[in-house]
Amino acid sequence: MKANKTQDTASGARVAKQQRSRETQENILTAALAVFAEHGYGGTSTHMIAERAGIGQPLVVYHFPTKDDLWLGTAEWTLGRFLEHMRPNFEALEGLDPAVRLSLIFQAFVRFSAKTPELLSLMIDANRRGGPNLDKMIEDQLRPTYERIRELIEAAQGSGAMTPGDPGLLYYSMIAVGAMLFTVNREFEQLTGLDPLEPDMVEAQANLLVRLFFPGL
Amino acid sequence: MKANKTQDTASGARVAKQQRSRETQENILTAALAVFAEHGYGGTSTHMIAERAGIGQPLVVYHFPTKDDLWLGTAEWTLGRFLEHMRPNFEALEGLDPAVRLSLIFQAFVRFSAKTPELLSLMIDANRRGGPNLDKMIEDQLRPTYERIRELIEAAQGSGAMTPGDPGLLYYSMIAVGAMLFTVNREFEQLTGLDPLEPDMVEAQANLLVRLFFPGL
DNA sequence: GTCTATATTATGATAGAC
DNA sequence: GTCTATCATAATATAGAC
Repeated sequence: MKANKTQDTASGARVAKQQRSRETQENILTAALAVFAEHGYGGTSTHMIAERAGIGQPLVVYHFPTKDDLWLGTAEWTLGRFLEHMRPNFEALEGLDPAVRLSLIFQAFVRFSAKTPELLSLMIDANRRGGPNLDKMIEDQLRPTYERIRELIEAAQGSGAMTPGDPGLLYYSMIAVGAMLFTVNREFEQLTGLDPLEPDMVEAQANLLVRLFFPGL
Repeated sequence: MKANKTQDTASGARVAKQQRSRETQENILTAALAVFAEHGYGGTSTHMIAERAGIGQPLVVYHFPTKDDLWLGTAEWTLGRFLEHMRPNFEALEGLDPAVRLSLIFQAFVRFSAKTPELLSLMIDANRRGGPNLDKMIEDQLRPTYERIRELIEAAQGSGAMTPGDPGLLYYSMIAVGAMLFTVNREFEQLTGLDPLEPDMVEAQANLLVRLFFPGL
């Protein structure tokens, strides 16, 4: 019984510690996403992230041994949340008209990009530097989604609901229209006087994307 | 005469020095553009730029006293070359159909972006950090071009040659389609097996832009 | 205008107490 | 798992010779 109690306590403490660890990791990742997105990989220090997370810098290093681990962890975590957010739009409406499905998927993409412009910042950063991190993210996380969308694009082109041309170019053009506005939002706001993050503007951009790429709908 | 000769020599030496200085500055700016575009402001060191330019690091500081001066100098120099490159497309074809003029302007923009993807990298970098440098570039260099293109967009919308909607959103959507592909070119190449910088691909993207935004042409 | 040498600060990462 | 203290390195910028 005494042994049991000790075991329970030890076990409870372990669970509590693991719980706290998980929370700390999420704090770090949340802070890291903001700082990496604003300053890029090279312009970010583990000290900045620690300060933003409200912890000591060595604790960041404890959870992510190298800066590179931390960057990859942040990027994969963010990409994972993005794919999770998009999943319902893929699963629902199975068997429906490909152009309709695509338009719904990319409207959801516009809304996510307005809420989380940091994702595109990270991906652009990864593209500039290249290297194995980018390749890993592409193969593990991006490719499955890309292939499904490419099939939808080809189907939509087959029925005449989408302009002809290379599906890859169409895919990246939709990504560009759906997301870039929110990563150059300061420029847009200063030039036009409009805030691209306003809900009305986000919907206007989602609407524009649909009219550009699916004029028949 | 002796005085004259001395003056000539001194003057000649001064001119030669100024000439060399101008060349050195261009070397620095060329190197700085490549390094800033690859590593971002924070990830770039004056040492990297000096090494790439084949000179000592203090010489970089001599020509551009602070890193911030160097960044702004590089960005304004690059933007200037971009605007210079675009000018003929504005001046020619005056009085022609606005949709035709816009389509020619943005086809030229696609080609420039493929050749100089660093410009978008710098602008995205500036947008992430914000601050007075960005505002200065916008007011001094971007706004005149934006206002002229906005007028063309409104004219094209008036004649039904362009989809309705906010001209600012249309402008940035065209910028996005015209340029973003070349700043995520590694991702595109790994995912599709196609090189977006190939001349055929560049033309295909220019063609796609026209079909998306000017379906009537 | 360009160099060598260096001052000062900030960086990524480690050691060791609790 | 988290902290304090610290090391080794690399950063921006300056001083002074040529």
